Amino acid sequence: MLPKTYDPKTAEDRIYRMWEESCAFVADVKSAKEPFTISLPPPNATGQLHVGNAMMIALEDVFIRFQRMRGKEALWVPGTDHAAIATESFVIRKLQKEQKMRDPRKELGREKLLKGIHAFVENSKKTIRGQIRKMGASCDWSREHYTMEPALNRIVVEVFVKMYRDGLIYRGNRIVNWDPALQTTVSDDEIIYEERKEPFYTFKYGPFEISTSRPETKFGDKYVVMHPDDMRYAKYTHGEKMTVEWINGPVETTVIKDKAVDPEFGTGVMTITPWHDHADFEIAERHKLDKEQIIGFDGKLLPIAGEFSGLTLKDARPKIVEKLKAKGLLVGVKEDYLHNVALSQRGKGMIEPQIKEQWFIDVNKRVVKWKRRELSLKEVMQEVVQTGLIKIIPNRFEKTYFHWIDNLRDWCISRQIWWGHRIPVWYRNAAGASDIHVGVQPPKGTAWEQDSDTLDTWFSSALWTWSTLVDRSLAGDFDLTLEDILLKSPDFLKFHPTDVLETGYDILFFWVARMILMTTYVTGAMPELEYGQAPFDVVYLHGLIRDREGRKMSKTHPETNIDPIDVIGKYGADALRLAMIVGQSPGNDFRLYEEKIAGYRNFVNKLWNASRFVLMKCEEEKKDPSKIASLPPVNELTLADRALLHALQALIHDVASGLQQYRLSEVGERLYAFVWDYFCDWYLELSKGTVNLDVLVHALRTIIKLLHPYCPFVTEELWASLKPADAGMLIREQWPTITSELQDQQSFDQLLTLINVITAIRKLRSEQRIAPGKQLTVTIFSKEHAQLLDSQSGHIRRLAKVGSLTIAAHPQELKSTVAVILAGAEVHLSLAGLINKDAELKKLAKEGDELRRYISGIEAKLRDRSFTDKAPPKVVEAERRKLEETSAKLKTICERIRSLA
RNA sequence: GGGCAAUUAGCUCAGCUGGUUAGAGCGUGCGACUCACAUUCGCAAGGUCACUGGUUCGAGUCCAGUAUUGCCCACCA
Repeated sequence: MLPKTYDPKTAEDRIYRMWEESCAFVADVKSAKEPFTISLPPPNATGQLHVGNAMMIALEDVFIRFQRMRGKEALWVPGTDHAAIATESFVIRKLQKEQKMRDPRKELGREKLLKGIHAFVENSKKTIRGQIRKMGASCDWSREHYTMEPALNRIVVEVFVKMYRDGLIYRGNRIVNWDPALQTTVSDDEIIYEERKEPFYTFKYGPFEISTSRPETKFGDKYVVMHPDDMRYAKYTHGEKMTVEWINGPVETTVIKDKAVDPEFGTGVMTITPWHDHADFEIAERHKLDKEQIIGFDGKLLPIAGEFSGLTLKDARPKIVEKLKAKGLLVGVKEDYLHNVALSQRGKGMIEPQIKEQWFIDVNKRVVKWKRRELSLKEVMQEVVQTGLIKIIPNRFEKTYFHWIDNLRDWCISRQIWWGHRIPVWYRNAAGASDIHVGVQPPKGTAWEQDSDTLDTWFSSALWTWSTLVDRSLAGDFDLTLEDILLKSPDFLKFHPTDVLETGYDILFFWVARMILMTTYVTGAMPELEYGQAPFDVVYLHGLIRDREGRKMSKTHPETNIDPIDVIGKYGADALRLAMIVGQSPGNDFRLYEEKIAGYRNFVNKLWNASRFVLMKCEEEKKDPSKIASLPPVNELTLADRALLHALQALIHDVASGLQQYRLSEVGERLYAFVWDYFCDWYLELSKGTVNLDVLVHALRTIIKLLHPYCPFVTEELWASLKPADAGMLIREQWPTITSELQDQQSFDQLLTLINVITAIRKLRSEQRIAPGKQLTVTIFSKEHAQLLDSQSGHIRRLAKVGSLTIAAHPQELKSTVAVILAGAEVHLSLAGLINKDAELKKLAKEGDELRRYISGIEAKLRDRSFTDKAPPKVVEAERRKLEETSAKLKTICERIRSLA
C-alpha cells in the first residue's frame, strides 16, 4: 500500500537512476522515427545551477518528454560551457580571497593558472551534472559535451580558419571596451550603464570654451571640433591651426568641422580624445587624425600626462582641475551632472575605451554563401527570420532582433584572458620580416609564437547546436575538412537542424543571434545541406525569474532568493517544475516564491492520493490493476463512466494541441483543473457509490501519461503500480490517442446535471437551509437521471446529511416542494417542506433580483433594432435563448417563493 | 533620444482571432474530525478590466492619445 503522502526525496533519485540505467534517454541514431532535437543551453561551469537554468531545464524537458511519447526519436544534448571570462575572473577572485594572492596571473603564470581553472571547472561540472539530474532532465548523457573538449576545439579552430580565409575575420586596430580590472576587452553586449552624478567642468581652450566630465583624459587633445553649420564659429575654418594654452603648457590644435557635434549641447565645441572614446574615435577616423594613448592598460596615466604620469584617474582628476584653475582656465563647474558611465557587466569596474589590435568578424562583407547567393552575415541573419525559417516566440522579439542587427557593428572576438579557445594564429619575426600563420594546426619550424589571446566565449557557443553532434572520433583526423567531418557524422545528419532552442530573452543577442550567424555561414556553402541550414526552427524565449517583490533573484536577498536544489529537497522536483511552468508565459518575467511551489507540491500529493484511492478500491475488489488491459465495451458503461471517458478525450486533445503550440502554462492549468476539480472532486466522489475499476484505472493511466512531461517523477512512480503487466516505463509509453467512439457529449452533459444536483444539495446544507436528519426527496423527470441518482443515493445522503433519501422518477407534489432548477436540466430537488423558511426566502429573493436585472438587460438589448438588425443571427438567437431560459428560471423561483410564503 | 512591453480581485497572473452574468491560484472570512488526501473538503466576500476619446449593433479584447511602471538599444563631449 502506498503511504499517505508522497515523499519525493526517496523516490526521485531512485527513479532517475532507473531511467538512466535503462538508457531511456538515449536517442538511437539509426531509428527510423522522425527526430526531435533540443540542445541544452549549456550552463556555465562556474559552480551552481541557478533558477534560470532550472526554468529552462523544466521547459525543455516538457518538450522532449512530450515528443518522445508522441513517437519521435527525441534527443536532448546536455553540456556545459567553459564561460571564459566569467570562470577566469571567478577563479582569480577565489585565489585572491582564499590564498591571499595579489595577482594570481603573475604569481602562477599561464599554465599553472589554467590548470587551476581546469580543476575548478571539472569539479563544477560534476556538481552541475548532479543538479541537472535532480531536475529530472531526460537528456542523453551519453552525448554530453563541453565547449572546451578537444573535438569542439577542433571545430572552433576550423571555423576560425575558414572565416579568416573567406576574409570575414580580420585583425585591426580599433577602439574596444577595455576593462582595466579584468585586464581584457569585453564586447559591447557585456557592458552595463549606470547613471551617475558627477561634476561637469567647463574650461577655456584658446578662444573656445569646452566642457567635460573627464578632465583627466584631456592631455592629448589637439583637435577642437564643432558643427560645420554653427554660425557662432563660422569664422574658424576646417583645418585651421592655432596654439592654445593647455594643462601642461601650450599645444597646437586644429579646428575640425564635423556633424557629430550637437550645437545645442554645452558650448557646441568639444575637444576629442580618440584613443579613449568611441565617438571621438569615429570622428578621428573620418578625418584621419592622430590618436594618442593617454591612459595605460593598467588604468594609470602615461608619460604624456607629464607631472601627473603614473597617477590613477581617480587621484589625478582633482589635481588636474586644481592646476587648470590655478592657470585661470577653469570657467565653471556644474555639480550633479547626470550621465551614464560604462561598467563591466562582470566585475562592475569602469570601462576605459582603448585602441588595441584585436580580431574581428566582419558582418557587412558580402561573401557569405546562402541558398546559392552571396550575402553578408547581417543579411543572412535577417533573412532566416524574415522568411520564417526561424520562428521566435513570442514574435515581438523578432522586431528586437532586427533592430539589433541593424545596429550591429563588427564583432570583436579576441579576449586578453587565458581561459578559452586560443586563437589559432602564430607569428614569427625572421630576417626582419614578420610572418603570420593562421591554421588548424601549429606551423612547422621554430620561433613561431602563438597569439596570446583567446576567443570570446560566445564564439564557441555559437556552434553549439551542431558542434555537439559531430562524431568525436573524426575530430582528431586532420586529413578531413570541416565539411567532411559534418557529413560523416551520423548524429549531425539525423538530428540537425534542432527543433527548439529554448532560452532566456536576455541572451537573444549574445547567443541566439550568433548561433544563427555561425550556422548559416558554415552550412550555406554546403550543397549537401541544401545550401544552408538554420540551427533551429523555433526559438522559445522565457522570461527572467524574479522574486516576490519583482527583484531579480540574487543572493543579496537571501530571504526571497530561491535555490532550486534546496527547493527540490523541500518540495520535490515535480512541484518546482510545475511552479515554474504554470503561470509562465514566453518573453515575460515571472515571479517565483515558495507558496507557489508549495501549492504544486499539494497538487502532486493530490494526484498521489487519487491514485491511492484507486488502488485501494482495486484491493477491496480483489482486482489486480496490472491485469486491467482494456476498457469494457462502451454500452456496458454507466453514464458517469461514459461522461468521464468523453471528458478525457477532450483533455487529450487540448493537451496535445496546446503543447504543439508551446502553450505550456495553459496546458498545465488545464491539467491541474481537470485532475483536481473534475477527476478528484467529482468523478472519484461519485465512484464511492459504484465503481467501474476498469474505467477508473484507464482514466488514471491516461491522466498520468498526460501529466508525465510536467511532473515526471510522481507519474513514473504511480505508473509502476497502475500499469498493465506488459508495459514498460512511463517515459517510453505512447501518448494517449483520441478515440471517437468514446466521445459522448450527451453522457457528459448528463453527468454535469448530476454534479449540479449534488452541488445544490451541498449548498443547501452548508447554508443551513435544510435541517439535518430529515428526509430529502429528489424528484426528477428523466429516467436516466433517476437511475444515475439512485446509484449515488448513499453518497448523496452522506453529503446532505439526511436520514433518508427518496428518489422518484416522476415529479410529485410539485406544489408543495421547493424546487431548484438546475442549469439546462430538468431536475428538481424536493425538500418536502423541511427547510429553514427565512434563510430560504432571503436566498430566493436575492436570486430573483439578480435574474430580473439580468433579464431586463437582455430585453433591452433585444429591443434595440441596431442589435437585432446588424448582429449575426446566431448571436441574436443565442440572446433569445438566454432570455427564455432565464425567464423560466425566474418563474420557478417565483413559484417557490409563493409556495413558501 | 529610439524601441518594446505591462497596467484585470488584497497579492501573483490567465483571458487565443471583439459576442453568455470577466476567470484561476494564493490570501481573507465562515463552516466541516465526509472512512484517498487537513499538503484536505464545502461556502462566501472581493473587480466602473489605469485614464480619455474613437471604430462597432456590441470593446478587458481593435485604433489613437494620456499617465504610471518595467525592460532593451544608442549615447552627449
